[in-house]
Amino acid sequence: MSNADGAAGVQSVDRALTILERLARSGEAGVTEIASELGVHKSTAFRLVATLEAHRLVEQTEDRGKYRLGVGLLRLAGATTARLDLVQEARPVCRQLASETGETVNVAVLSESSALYLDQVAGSSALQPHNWVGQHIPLHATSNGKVLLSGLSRQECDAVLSKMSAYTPTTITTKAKLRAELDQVREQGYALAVDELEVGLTAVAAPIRNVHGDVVASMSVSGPTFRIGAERVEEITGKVVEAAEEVSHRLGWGHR
Amino acid sequence: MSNADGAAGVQSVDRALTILERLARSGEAGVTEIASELGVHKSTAFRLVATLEAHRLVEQTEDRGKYRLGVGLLRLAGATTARLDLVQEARPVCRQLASETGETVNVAVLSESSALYLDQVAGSSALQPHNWVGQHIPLHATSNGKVLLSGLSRQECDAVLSKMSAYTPTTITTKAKLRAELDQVREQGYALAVDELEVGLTAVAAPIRNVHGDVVASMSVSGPTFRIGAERVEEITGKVVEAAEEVSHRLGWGHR
DNA sequence: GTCAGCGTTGCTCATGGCGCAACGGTAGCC
DNA sequence: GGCTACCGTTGCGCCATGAGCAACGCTGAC
Repeated sequence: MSNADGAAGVQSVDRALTILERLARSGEAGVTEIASELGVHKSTAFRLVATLEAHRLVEQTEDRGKYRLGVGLLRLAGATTARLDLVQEARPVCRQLASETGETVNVAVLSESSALYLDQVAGSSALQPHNWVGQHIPLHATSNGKVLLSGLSRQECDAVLSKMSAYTPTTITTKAKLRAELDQVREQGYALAVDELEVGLTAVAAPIRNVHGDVVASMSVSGPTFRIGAERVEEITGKVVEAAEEVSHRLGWGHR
Repeated sequence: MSNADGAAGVQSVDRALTILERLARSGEAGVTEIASELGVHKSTAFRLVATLEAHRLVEQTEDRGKYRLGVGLLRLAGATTARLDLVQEARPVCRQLASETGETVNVAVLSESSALYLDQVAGSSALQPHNWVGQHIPLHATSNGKVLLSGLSRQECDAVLSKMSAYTPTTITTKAKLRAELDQVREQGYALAVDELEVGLTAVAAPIRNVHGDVVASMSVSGPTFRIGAERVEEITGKVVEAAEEVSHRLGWGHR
């Protein structure tokens, strides 16, 4: 058992799952390509892929074609979020918010020192934005991240923050500035991020609280900066705060 | 090689994936429980689960606790939806439907208070209809529009509906009548429009759903009213519903 | 205290998975 | 057109590897 790096256990299962991750990264790949990356014979890779295919976790683009991720994953992921009542309660509210604003709505939680995006409802705009679901995004560069941080104590916050990389010229990179920002977030009840993760991307987020009042998640509306100008920010802010409060209520916070 | 049902290939991978499906169905389970269902020793089940855990596809509720699906699945599913393009997935199904019925097939989505037509496949008839792709069409006067509206809540529906102009004598122009119509659409799973947008134009539409079951688009068959009489409506309805369900499946919805 | 059941872990053996080589098909290139 | 090169796919035989066994630490019920 030459268990060098972290993932191990059952070799063939490990390899199969590595294939899934590989396909998630690059879109699609052929058997030979996969085999050489895994360092196994292509017949081995083929059998692994065939087993994944039998469970609809991958599918081939055409007969004798390349392979890509399959719809079976959607079902599994659906079951994953279905057990989180947060997502269940938030979804109708998200849809309503997305339809009112026409922009993309996301729900994120704190996970391992970053923001984990749990759900996304696309806005009505024809061009689809990038899908964030399942991704871990840095806390200091997003509106959701700021909201999630604003629910932590100073010590917890320090523990969670590692290095704060600059993604754009306006990314907050010092703890002092971030603390001031978080104070503001706590005071006004929402967070704003303009061009901080990506130039041209604006987002507004508000906290979702559980029955005890703890910040358990964050809900955001995001879209291109050219479409979300100063005056729309104000309108959207009101709506996202209201929506997040509605979800908080459904989770038992406030009562009335 | 005593595998009864379809899935086979690499045994341990097959078992691991079966565990995922099992967890998707029932929420969470312990090692012993899983082992007995798979018909293997619990140490075997444990190692499979541990490998899945190393890739974050499952997680345990607490130390030495039960197992459930993990967040790694969200990431994989996110990568899947990124490549899922409605038009691309729908196109082969549309072509088949157009060739079976001989009429024109359209795919539309909700956009800015109207139905936006994304794709069209012309029927085999010599008489070609005009091209709807890219056009915004009123929601209350088309079968596609009714289907798209039927997926909205009452508030969302009201927010989206502006004034309901009459295009023909049979156009629905009151909210009460439209609501009754939408209830019927929801119940029967398709929408019909005869001479409502244009005299002499009949269309039948059915909903396309995403993995969550949300109505994300609508697929319609349309043609001259003289060619689509009462008896053909019945035949066409079945086919368009079936086709829309096929596309929904490709987008991850349902699976039996 | 006892017992039963859980998740977890060395150990050992045979079985299931791997590499090999060959096949059929396709695309590109002289 | 024939040739080459490479693709995904498949039977076969050997041995690494994954399965079963049994024991351990732990928790909770009685």
